[in-house]
Amino acid sequence: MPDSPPSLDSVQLGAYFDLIEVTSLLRHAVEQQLREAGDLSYVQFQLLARLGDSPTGGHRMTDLADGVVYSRSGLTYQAGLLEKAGLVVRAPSPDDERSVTVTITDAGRALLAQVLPGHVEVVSSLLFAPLSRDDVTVLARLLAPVRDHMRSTPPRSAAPRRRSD
Amino acid sequence: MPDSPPSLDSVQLGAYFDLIEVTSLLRHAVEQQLREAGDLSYVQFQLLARLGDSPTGGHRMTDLADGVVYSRSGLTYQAGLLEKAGLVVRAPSPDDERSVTVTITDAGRALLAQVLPGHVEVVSSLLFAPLSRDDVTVLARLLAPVRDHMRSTPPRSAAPRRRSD
DNA sequence: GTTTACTGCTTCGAATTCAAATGGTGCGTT
DNA sequence: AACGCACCATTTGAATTCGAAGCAGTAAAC
Repeated sequence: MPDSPPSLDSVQLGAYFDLIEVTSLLRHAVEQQLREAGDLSYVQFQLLARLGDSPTGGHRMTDLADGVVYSRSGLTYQAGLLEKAGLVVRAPSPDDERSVTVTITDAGRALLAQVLPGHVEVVSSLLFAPLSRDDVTVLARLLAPVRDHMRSTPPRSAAPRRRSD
Repeated sequence: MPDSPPSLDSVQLGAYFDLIEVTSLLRHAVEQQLREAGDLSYVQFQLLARLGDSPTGGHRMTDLADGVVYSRSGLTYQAGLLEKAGLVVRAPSPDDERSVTVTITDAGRALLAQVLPGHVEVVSSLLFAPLSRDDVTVLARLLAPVRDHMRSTPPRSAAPRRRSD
């Protein structure tokens, strides 16, 4: 017989559905704000934010793509747009000739600073408004192990297919 | 002075980022499983699941779109695909001539039953594996008020634009 | 040192998404 | 009853997305 019929109890099911719905709604709201405030898509904002966080202001393409959970070809496309807009610069990496290092420009930092307050405002008022300070702490403690677990779980396709394929 | 400079403390920021990352990773994994198990996109699965839950097996287009947080035109497209695949049927609503009622077919229910176990398996092993039973209960209790708050918060565009526009 | 396998990025084509514009239908007002 | 306004769904066109294929550069094996 197959390994224990997988099932989710009603609490799990509700948590799962709510998780999906909450992030969908949040993403829509944020997307709209970013479009209005700086003509940025959510992905573009994520990329700029990640670059802005980096001490050097730069990242390799692949690491950047992994960081925002995005396809490599998609990143190439977005990097092209951002570069055309003068928000980032692409240059061959010093140590490895294959890889490209993307670096945020001053204009990129400026735009980031321009849209950030509104972004924070949306997240605050939509996601954190109904939560107390303690609630947020608890939520963070719940999410961290899930994040680590997911990061360390190879995306199915990467799992070595032993036999029968 | 402007309303209190909005900002997120480090705990909030971490929770927000983890939330985005966790759902992105989860979505990718689920998407892949659904594609393999039944050649369904995530949206299509959500639509079928919602229809399958309905007592009548049917929903109006708009309600369906709102339920899965999706654009109306996008839903028209997906409903067309699902109908072509014989998984749903579209018919004019009995009471309101303008609206269309989408109803799941037996084939749709069958496919849903076919992909569901794998879907549950992915969600279980990826999202719930690192969480105890109590953790999930706490998570559910945190998400519910956020969900309700977001549902009752009109999507910016619907908010009446007072001045300066 | 050459061959072979692997990594990193880009290009290409197909599929999906959304916003804006279109065509009907219901509903309240005049 | 005709009008105006709001709502429902679809069509259309542009933009974005991904996977597969292609093109380097790098590392490993022999």
